[in-house]
Amino acid sequence: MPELPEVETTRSGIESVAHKQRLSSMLIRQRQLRWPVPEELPDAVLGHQLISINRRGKYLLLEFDPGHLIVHLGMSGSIRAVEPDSLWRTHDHIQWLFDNQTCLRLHDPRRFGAVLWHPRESGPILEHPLLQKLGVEPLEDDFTPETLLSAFKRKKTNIKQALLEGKTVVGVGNIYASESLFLARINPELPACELTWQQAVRLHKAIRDTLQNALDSGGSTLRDYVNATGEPGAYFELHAAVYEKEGHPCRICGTAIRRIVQGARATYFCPKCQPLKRKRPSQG
DNA sequence: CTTTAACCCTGGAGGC
DNA sequence: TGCCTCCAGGGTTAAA
Repeated sequence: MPELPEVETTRSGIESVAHKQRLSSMLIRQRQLRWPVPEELPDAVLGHQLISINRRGKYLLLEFDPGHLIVHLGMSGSIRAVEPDSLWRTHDHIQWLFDNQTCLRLHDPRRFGAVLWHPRESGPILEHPLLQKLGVEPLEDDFTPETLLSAFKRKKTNIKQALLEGKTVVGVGNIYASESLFLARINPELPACELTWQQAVRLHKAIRDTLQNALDSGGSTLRDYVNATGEPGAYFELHAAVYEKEGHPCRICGTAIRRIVQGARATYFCPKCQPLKRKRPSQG
């Protein structure tokens, strides 16, 4: 499941093979994704140059002269560079072919992903309804411990779900939410509004370190990304300390990792390293 | 406004 | 061997 590091790796991979190339064909063999692929595609974008490729949260933004393609990989999506005439696999839904013979395929078994079209006359891309309410980018300078403190000041839900919402900071999906809280030694059931300054400092650093480490582990091109493991995403999960480690000994203290469910999502944590209440010296 | 639950979809796992 | 059921999960949307 692609999280921010995988999406960023995909972004830079596409950039490295298709930047400034003209789109010579776009084939759609499955329109039914998270939302139907708009009828105006591919005509609206065909024959135009790929001007830039950016990322906002887990959304990929492919800029062409007439507008932007918005691509989300959902749960199971990936974009790979393949040989132009290679066989289509099951769940290959869309192909983009550029003038330099770069051929990109969107593969998405569960079809939770999306490919949308935002014409330039509809306004700035970042004002698109899907993008305008997103929190700050975790790896940018405007993400600080204060970002967390001020946003969570009145949040009564637990810190894990508050992080996952993406209204405060984007890119922290289910895997990295558990991983970041473990690294910051914060119990996932802590009410978000009870986050202390020290905890916010640790959590801020933990989120950055977790995402940056995953990013550094990824390949630098789409081919590397795939060759490393065969399945996109799998490589990153190898480094998980708690995610899907229920019953395994904590790498810090050896205590069995626990699994709980929060908002119908699995959360993993070490009950000893991430206590809910801070230890107070006993009165004897 | 907040919080919860349903929904989209397929592959994989487990029961029989 | 196969069929049935259940579940995971991101993120939007409808309902409470």
